[in-house]
Amino acid sequence: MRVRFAPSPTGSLHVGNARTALFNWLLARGRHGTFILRIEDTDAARSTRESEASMLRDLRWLGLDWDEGPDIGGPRGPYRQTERMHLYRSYAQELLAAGHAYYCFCSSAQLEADRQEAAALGRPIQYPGTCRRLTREQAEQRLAAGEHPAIRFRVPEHRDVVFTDEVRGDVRFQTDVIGDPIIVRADGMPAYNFAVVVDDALMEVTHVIRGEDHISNTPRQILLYEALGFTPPAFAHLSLVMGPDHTPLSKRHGATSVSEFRAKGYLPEALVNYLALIGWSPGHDEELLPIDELARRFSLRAVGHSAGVFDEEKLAWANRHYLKMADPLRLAQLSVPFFEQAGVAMAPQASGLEFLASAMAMASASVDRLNQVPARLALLFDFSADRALEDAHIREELSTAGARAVVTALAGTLANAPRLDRERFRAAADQVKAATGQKGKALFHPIRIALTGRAEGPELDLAVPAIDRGAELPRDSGVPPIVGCRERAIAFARCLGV
RNA sequence: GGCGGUAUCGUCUAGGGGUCAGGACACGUGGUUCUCAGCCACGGGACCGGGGUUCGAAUCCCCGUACCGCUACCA
Repeated sequence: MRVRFAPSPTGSLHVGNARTALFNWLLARGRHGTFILRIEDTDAARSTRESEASMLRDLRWLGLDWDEGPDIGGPRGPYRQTERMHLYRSYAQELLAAGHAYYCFCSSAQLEADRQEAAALGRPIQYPGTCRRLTREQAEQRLAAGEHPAIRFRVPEHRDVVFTDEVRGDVRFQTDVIGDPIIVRADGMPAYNFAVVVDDALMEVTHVIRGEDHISNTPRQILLYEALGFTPPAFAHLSLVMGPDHTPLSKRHGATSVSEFRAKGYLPEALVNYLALIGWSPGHDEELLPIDELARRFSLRAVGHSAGVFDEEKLAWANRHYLKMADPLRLAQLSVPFFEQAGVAMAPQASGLEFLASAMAMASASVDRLNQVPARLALLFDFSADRALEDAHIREELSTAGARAVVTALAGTLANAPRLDRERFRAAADQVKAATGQKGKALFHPIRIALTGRAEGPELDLAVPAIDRGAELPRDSGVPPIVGCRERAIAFARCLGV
């Protein structure tokens, strides 16, 4: 089995296309097949190498590796259409010689006028066949006169083209409603419908899995396979990914490209898992599965027929899951750019990373995305008793005698305390409890405020050890200075004036 | 306009001639001797409409409707 993903390098990799790539990859990997990456860059005006590079990068980031492609080559290369011009030229000549194709001298203006007229008359909008019956001599003459014609494929008349779509079943088209498509443009560039056929045939692709938007192109392509003497592959058309308003997912809906989701702090395994769930189900009421398990279970037959709405809430849910599963050190590394973005200088040095990783537990359990980590962990780097007391809510919390007593007792208890770990913190809290008689929220809220400067935050026995550990880090650790628990408690008590 | 595709909770889906139509996200309520989150429990919420076939249709067939795609010298 040989499958391929064939993007046009115009812009960045869209999640809809990423899903198409994923389904291809899943099928290939689950069946020990070959996954080919081909770049369809025949649209010179829109294609760029930067775009191609970004797509390769995004695919790799998702974990979708390919066995043959423009960067690594392969036995059926080259894998960039602009490098395959000789092939298209040769097959176009073959088609011309066999009478399956003909030169078309119609101007764009003429074609446009034909379309307008057809639309006005309520007739099918398709090429009227103006140049279809030009004799070879006529064509030669105009060629000799310096005209630059396009080449059209001669679609046979009065025929049914039927193919069995692997996800939808039999699909039937009447050739009479298909206009003769351009296969080579006047500038010599092959048109999509022609290039895909030549490439898929020569690359020996066995299963063409692509978006539903290509389903109407399939009969033309099958006809081309026949005219060229190739056997058509199996086809599978995937439904499209829509926005919440059920129109094709686009910029208006927010993030649409893989790189945007990466920039927001989604993990690749979460995006992959979520994408697999649009239009397919692993079965057994299971949804969160690693990519290789997804591949093991994947089958085209089980792919749904209807378009799916991209739901970022559910993506976020998957992301939370994988955030919890992920290795803290990896999360720390991935978080560094987000700290920089948030204005916290966080050099990715070893000791800093190690500290960040140890603090990650208090963030990864309660965050949707990595870009929320800096805010979540801000209480480590940024403590000010004065500023905390400016907060009306915090003043309110500390307005009772009991709360003030807790802060005072805490400062006293911590005055001679060593660095706090979970147990020592618990012990300190018990002492404060014994000294003040406060318990539950009345005990822990003031403690939280005194140690973090915030009324909210992660569990204290997660936060407290992290604060103290950070405070002991050497100056060159890459971690911004952190004030330890003892200093915080004392500063707080002083500010409170008790 | 022509042609093609699609239709189960708000969303992603499972199922498929007889089911209490199942799960997940989101939402609501309650629980969890620190908040948010998490976790647990509970709850509301769906088979597009109309015909037909059948003892019985959400499921099969037809029609309609809606949405999406193609109808490019874009891919």
